[in-house]
Amino acid sequence: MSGTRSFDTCASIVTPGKTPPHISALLEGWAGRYKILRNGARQITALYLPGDFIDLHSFLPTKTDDGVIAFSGCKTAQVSHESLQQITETEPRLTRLLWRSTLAAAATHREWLTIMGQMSAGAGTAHLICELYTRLKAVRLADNHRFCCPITQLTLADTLGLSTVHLNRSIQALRAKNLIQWHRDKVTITDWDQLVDWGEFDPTYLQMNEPVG
Amino acid sequence: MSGTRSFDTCASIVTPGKTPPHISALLEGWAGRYKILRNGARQITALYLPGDFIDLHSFLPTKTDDGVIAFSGCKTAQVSHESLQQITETEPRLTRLLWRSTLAAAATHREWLTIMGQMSAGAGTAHLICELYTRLKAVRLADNHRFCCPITQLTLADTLGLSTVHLNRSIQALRAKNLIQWHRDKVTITDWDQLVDWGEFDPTYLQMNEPVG
DNA sequence: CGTCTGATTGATCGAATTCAACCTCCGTGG
DNA sequence: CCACGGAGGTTGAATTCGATCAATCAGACG
Repeated sequence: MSGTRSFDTCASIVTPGKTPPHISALLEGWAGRYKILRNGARQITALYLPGDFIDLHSFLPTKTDDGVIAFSGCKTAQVSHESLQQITETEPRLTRLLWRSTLAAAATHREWLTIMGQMSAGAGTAHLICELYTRLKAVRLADNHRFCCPITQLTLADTLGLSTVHLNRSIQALRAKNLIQWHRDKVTITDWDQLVDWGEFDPTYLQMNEPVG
Repeated sequence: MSGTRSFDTCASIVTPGKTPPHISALLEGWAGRYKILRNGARQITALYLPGDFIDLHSFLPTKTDDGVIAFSGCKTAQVSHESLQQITETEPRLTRLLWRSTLAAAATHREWLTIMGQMSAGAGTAHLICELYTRLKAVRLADNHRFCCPITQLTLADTLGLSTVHLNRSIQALRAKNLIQWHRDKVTITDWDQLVDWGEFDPTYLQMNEPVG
């Protein structure tokens, strides 16, 4: 263990190309993994919410050229690679639990691939909103179909592979259908069932509330 | 262990929604994980080549509603969940190795997200060709910038989130630039450097030739 | 107040889809 | 040995979705 660390909005949590000497879990705030292309385009490949592991990759000798950025003020807890290595030596149950969290992340990646490859902008937006609400609710940061979304439309657009303009219009279409309200950073889902239906959202892939093997 | 199993082209290796009682590795042939939407659209979320683990997910209590299909004649080797469980109890090194292979899969997912979200159809196609060649070469199934690609353009299109027509035109554009040749199922990369450049391909994410931790 | 960031709107452009046809190769059966 | 049929690949034309460019607007904050 090596305590906690705080990051301001837009601060870099993991610098692209560098492998940190520890893994971290997000305690507060929203963060995201991203990759930048030559032309400057940015793809967000993962959104991290409180409770998520950020860097479970790094303790195995995996190399990545992507980075992690804080989308709001963030706090993380670090665990050194040595400690984690120790856990894998002596705690098979816990190891499987950690492994399982990386599998859930991969399942989310596959879901996003499906969104980006096959769904319309509007349906994909609906799906992502459902996912965020479900994940936040699981860690008691949302309830009553309301949550606080501290990230900008630009970030969301880079997540869904859309332009800000088009994402904005997708959101407005959802508003026009009375599925959601979105004011400042407060999102309210006014018709959960329809939003789920429109986004073809099935929370199975998030692997919540499951017993540990 | 429980031996090997053979599948014809188009056979279902894992039926959507079912969790098999074992995990499998692909010994021969190409296969893929997919998800179908209500409107019938299909997204391929992973391509499995010989040597790849197909189902490492399933031995941890993870649920998925996606399936795995054989794109060509395939042969798989099965390992029961019990055996694998045993490995995680007594073989931390091997456990980390297996875990690491799931992390490499996740890294590939993130790369595909970037392709689909930010790259043009042509660049994404180039990238995928580079990835396939690199992976096949690592298992001695490709060399000299040539490989055998037993899957159809429809499958490739569903992988990249494109229509067959547009994928076809992207391929032809690569041909026109003299970057590749593609006849029947034989693909020849005639200008590797340019193809890599055009697709912004960096094989780091594939995690090959790395020491095991 | 000005200024800044993020959201919104309009107009135009281009990439990718869709629909429909046609071609090419190859296996099969008469 | 050749006609037939089917799967996969190729092409063209019309259309649609989403991107781009450029302004404008709304609220927060010093």
